[in-house]
Amino acid sequence: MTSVNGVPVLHLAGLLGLLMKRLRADMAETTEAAFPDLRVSHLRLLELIPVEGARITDLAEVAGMTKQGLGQHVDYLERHGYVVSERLAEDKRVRLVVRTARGDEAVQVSTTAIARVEGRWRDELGTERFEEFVAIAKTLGLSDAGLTDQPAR
Amino acid sequence: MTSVNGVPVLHLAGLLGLLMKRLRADMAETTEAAFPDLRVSHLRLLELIPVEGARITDLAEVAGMTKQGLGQHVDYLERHGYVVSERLAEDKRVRLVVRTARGDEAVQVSTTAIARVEGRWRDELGTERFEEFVAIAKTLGLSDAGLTDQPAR
DNA sequence: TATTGTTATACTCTATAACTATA
DNA sequence: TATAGTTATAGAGTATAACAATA
Repeated sequence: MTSVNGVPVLHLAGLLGLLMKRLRADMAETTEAAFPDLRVSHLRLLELIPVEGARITDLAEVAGMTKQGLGQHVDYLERHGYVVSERLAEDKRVRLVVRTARGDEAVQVSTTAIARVEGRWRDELGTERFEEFVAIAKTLGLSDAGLTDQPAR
Repeated sequence: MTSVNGVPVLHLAGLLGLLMKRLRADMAETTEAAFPDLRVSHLRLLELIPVEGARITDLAEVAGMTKQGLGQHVDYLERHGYVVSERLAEDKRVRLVVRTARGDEAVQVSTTAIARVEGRWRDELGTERFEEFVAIAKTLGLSDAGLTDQPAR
């Protein structure tokens, strides 16, 4: 485990990987029972869909993903009954993605799960350090100095 | 991009993903010219190999990966000339993995790359916040409250 | 029988390229 | 021609399961 009891060979890359792994595991504790087929990426996407529904292109932009990548998740969610979609009469190219009742439930559970995870992390760090962590992550992740921020690709 | 100019729908998962992406991109700036075939995960692994060499099982433990997963990286590194390996005469089950001269060079460049990335991140955050960030990430990532820390699986 | 490492396969997340249908 | 979305494919990181060779 990047070693706790051995030489602690850490590396930012390994560290971030561990965090991701932990996030998934911690969320699954709350989420898995009710929605074993939803992974963190799905939950995240479900949350991004407004009640009126959204277009694939818009969701992709908000999620920071390509339309294709996002489309894969939408397909999965539709196959599993969390969203439905239909072409618009006004513009048949557009597919409006809307959550089903089950999708709404998933969002609720997801919200709870995130709150629980954040709560736990907060307990471990103290509120101040937790907030600081999130703020720093945002600074680094959204920095212009990093990846060029190209919303729609 | 999880939106900077739109609604900033962030989520710890998305945030960590962005950070990973940025780390890779930032490191590649230094690394890509000399070693275009080495990705961050390879560099990280190369660094873990002591000069005397190491066994797959030991590397897997230190890296926090399964033997199989690690073996894949070792195979790649060997195919690309960064390590060599040989069975031990004393115990023919064991494969000792040793860096080649090229592997050593890669480690040097990698070290430089990490230093540059850390330096840049430090500049963006200030030393204090940067150190804090790393410390917090360690706390969270290595916490017993998170994933059970099972080195060898 | 236990351990080292391998082979084969799969999952998770996301991307690029080339395309179809519609506007 | 431009836009919305699709299909097909791949890459990056890592895992599980079943196995072979050696101890």
